[in-house]
Amino acid sequence: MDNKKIEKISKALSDTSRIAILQQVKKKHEGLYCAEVNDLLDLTQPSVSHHLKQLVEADLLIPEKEGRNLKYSLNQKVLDDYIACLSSLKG
Amino acid sequence: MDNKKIEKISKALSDTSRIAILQQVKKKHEGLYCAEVNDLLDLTQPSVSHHLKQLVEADLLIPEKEGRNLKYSLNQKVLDDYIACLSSLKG
DNA sequence: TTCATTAATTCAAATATTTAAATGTTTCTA
DNA sequence: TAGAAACATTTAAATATTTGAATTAATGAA
Repeated sequence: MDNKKIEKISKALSDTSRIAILQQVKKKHEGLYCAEVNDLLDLTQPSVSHHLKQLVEADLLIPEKEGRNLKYSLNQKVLDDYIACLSSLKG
Repeated sequence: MDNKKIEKISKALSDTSRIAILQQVKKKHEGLYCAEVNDLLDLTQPSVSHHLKQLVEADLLIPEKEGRNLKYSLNQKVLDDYIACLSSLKG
């Protein structure tokens, strides 16, 4: 994982709304729907869409189409890789 | 560690210059001086100062005065706490 | 096919970040 | 004390991000 990628993931994580989204994704480990984020957090629909996009583009969330719904789940591997990079910063 | 703190640390990590600074800090585990950052990375002095400030304000770096120099070292505990928070996002 | 639902996109406004040039502060040394 | 060195701060310009309103696109159901 290069520095550009670390930057991208960090940027995706640098917003309390997106952190909250990830926490909700954890709770519902079958996968979280876009509309659920809308209900659970106090955000408008376009704003939710924008945040989800950032998380997907950072590869932290995996989108999956289910009819007209979209189910998001955590990309554990990418999170693990990111954590490994941060760990390697330690002495 | 609350979401605001996670946001702050993530933001500090969301810049390739700052990631590079942390990587240099790791290499020189006795502590890195401001002027060294200036030499190692292609940044102007005020820019280095700005980036270091962000890292210090996120508690990732610990500044230590040494005469007219400033020595920076990694705050391992904060990095560990941050990593623990990210790990807890996993199922 | 038509309507309703889900979610993405576009646009604009407000805000935040990055960067360098100029300047200021602190501390060491002669 | 005067000058130099190391670093911080201020300011301004360019750029990026966040957010919501309005709109569009895609899918499912009647």
